[in-house]
Amino acid sequence: LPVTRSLQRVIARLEAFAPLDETDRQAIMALPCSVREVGAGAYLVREGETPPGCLMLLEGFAYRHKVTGEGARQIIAVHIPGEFVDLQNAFLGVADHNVQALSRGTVAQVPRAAIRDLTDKYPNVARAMWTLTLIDASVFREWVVNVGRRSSVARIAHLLCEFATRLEAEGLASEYGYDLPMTQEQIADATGLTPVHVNRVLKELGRMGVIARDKRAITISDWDGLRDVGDFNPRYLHLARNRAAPALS
Amino acid sequence: LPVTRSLQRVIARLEAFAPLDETDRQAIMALPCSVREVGAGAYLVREGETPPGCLMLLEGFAYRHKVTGEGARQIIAVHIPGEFVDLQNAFLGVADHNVQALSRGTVAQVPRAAIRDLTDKYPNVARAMWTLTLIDASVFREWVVNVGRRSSVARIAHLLCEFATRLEAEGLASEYGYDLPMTQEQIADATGLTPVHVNRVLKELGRMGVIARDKRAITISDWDGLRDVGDFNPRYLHLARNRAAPALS
DNA sequence: CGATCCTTTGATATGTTTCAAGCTTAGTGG
DNA sequence: CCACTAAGCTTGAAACATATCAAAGGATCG
Repeated sequence: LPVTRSLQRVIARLEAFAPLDETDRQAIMALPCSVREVGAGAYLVREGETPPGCLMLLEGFAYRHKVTGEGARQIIAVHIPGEFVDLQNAFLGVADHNVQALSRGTVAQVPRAAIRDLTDKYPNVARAMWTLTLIDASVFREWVVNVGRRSSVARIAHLLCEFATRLEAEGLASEYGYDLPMTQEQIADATGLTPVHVNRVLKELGRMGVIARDKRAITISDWDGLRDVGDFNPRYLHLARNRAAPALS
Repeated sequence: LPVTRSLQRVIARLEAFAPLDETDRQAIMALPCSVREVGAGAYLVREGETPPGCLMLLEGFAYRHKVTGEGARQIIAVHIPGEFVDLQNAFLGVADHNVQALSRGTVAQVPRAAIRDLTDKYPNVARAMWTLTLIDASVFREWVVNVGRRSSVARIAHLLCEFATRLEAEGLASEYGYDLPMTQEQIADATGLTPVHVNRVLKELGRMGVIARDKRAITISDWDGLRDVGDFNPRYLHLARNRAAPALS
């Protein structure tokens, strides 16, 4: 079953941050979860609602966003397969932002109570999951900096570096290139820019020779260059040491 | 001892999110911590270093920030007395951002190992602390939106609303007004603007009649107006229900 | 194979920054 | 308590990065 394989990826990710023993692992595998397919653009969580549980993203991409009173959208995070998208829903009540599928995919929903029981009984698991949420928070902090203090070119370069590094760490990107599952409008909403300007910046990055594009596929032609342009330092991702380090950098 | 009183404030904050029993409370009170005074501007944590423990802010204000390669500073969060400033240091290694005292104050440092032991043995405490870090993350998300998608006037109004609400919830602000412990340059770094523009926006907010200023003291003359200008909805603060609700809104 | 969504391009508008200088406040030592 | 100094605040004028508006050209998917 693909669910089991995906769960193992989730467990591997957890183990990277806190040692788990066999009972911990079995408890996670025994987690009740309802799996479902979602189409591109499907809402997984809506701001203001109280979600029934936490979501694990098994296949496909998802993003979190908020909409201002003026109707402007800001994307806050993009999630890749194997990540918990909404662990906070086990402990916070009303959702403070939306989660939407970026592409077609598969998600597993775990009831709130199951997560609470698990983390009450298995401190190692609690610690690992807590650490995951702390890393999420670290990424949010970097995004505040990116959107608040970097030029448009740096912002987009930084975003591309982050994806490359995270995808590579999960073995989801072939060397130095990947298929970016976002439209230019979504890149704009993630960087606090307009779609038109994103288009010009992507062209500019091409002209600079640090990336090459073919439709949605991005090839990083000069990693060091892109990293410098984007002022990218992977420290904030807190990549675990006991996993294969990304070949990048 | 003022430390005991401050610790009780911290415990009260924790209890708002997960029920604690007497043994939980005693375990927290028994936490080994070294208290020290800090002057305005003192570094509490430096990016790149591995802090020896977690910090509780007993008195005074503190802020987290990062500096880009270009030398621009972005403030990511401001902390008020009674808050844990760096719970993440118990589980993450190298600090990914700086923490600096905003004003003169007092901090208590708890060794990493003590926090780990505490949370391993007392699941209620772990859940409460975890929840606190999830709320921190929610605030970061709102800051991404604020800096990414709101006009300069709205950004600053939003910041002022957030402080008013948080200070009021902790009983630290007199009705509708407070002493903002930030310079205009720091407000600029928190909102992704320049100090010059912050000055103009503050004047504009005064002209609009939503705030009045006397040196650093801010009086909110029209809460509903400021809230509307700042597109402020306190949901993201996840204020606990079992505490005195803020009189605001 | 049509319809819709996405990308690209150009011209113009604007919010915010930059630079520069004078002014006020708060803190410090004589 | 005053004088001095540094830090922070205020103001104006000019520059610039990014937004807005508009329209044409591609890609993708049922």
